[in-house]
Amino acid sequence: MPLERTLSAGYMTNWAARLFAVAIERRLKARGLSSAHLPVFFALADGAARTQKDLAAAAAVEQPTMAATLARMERDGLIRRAPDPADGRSSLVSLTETALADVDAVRRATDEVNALALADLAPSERDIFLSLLEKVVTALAADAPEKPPRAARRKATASTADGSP
Amino acid sequence: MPLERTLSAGYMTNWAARLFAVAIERRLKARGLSSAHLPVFFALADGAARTQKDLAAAAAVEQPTMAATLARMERDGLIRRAPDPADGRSSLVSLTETALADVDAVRRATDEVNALALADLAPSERDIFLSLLEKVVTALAADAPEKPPRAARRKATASTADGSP
DNA sequence: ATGATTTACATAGCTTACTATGTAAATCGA
DNA sequence: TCGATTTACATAGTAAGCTATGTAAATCAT
Repeated sequence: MPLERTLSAGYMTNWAARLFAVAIERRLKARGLSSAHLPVFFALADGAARTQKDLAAAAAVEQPTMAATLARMERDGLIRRAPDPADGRSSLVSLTETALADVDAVRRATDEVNALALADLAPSERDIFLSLLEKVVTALAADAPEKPPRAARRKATASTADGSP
Repeated sequence: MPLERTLSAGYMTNWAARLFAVAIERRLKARGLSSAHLPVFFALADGAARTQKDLAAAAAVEQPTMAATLARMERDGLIRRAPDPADGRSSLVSLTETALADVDAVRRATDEVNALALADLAPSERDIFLSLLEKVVTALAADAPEKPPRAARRKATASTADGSP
């Protein structure tokens, strides 16, 4: 059925990623958990408290994406935030008792889905698959544009407004 | 920096898929095109007219996902719909002249991103990567639950309403 | 020490994806 | 042939991702 598309790494990777997400969610939905929660769970599974920036880096998502994920997890009673004594701009995020009680189930679900996905690969192929994926991620990440520090907005003074003559 | 996560096929696949999408969009944004348009472009590149159901199958997305993609593409002047003479429920979707003029650029962008992503793989590894991805997709697709035909809603008759005693 | 810059997070707006369900046309079965 | 079912699409609602940008705290440079 699928013909030419199986020749495109991008198409196949996107397809596989969506199937992974559906498979995970099918197993975790009853607990109110979802695929975007996984990196947060793993980063905080030992009871640690981390900043949003830290969690975004651990999940390799942008900051507003992690902000939205944490907002939903807080709404659903999975995380709590405490003020960061070292930095007034940050909070320290940790899992609630409820969420900590689900950590084992989360790990079982991810192990199960990963095993299922790789079931038709020989053991040596599984390592190869992961190492090729890592090379692909590295190459694509290098393609992303630099993110220079944002220009500071200077005190609005008509004569110095950026771009004005 | 990333350590344990590189051991999860699901995590790495999701990460790679997001990087693929960003890379494609960086190259096509100026033309008002995006990654979800690609399967539609390729399916209709020869001027063919196809139904929404056909396109959803070609893209391996659910019907409402394709409906939304086509709605945006129609809004942006990329596709047009004509009534299907053979079936009053369907339309036949085809690319506009504008979109047809972009087909070559779309193919160049996808080729470029795929080549970039696989640049650090040996030629033989590229084939292996695609074949492993195909096995993963097949295994995960087999995990998905059956989609039985939807129950017909019978004429509401109090005594026969589903679940009523 | 203070003004400028950078950083951490919040918010707005959009796309892509999913599930669930409504509606009308087509098809099936008795 | 006609009622029931199935199919094709539409719509509603939500999640998860992105970019762009606002704001306040922290830091830097003079």
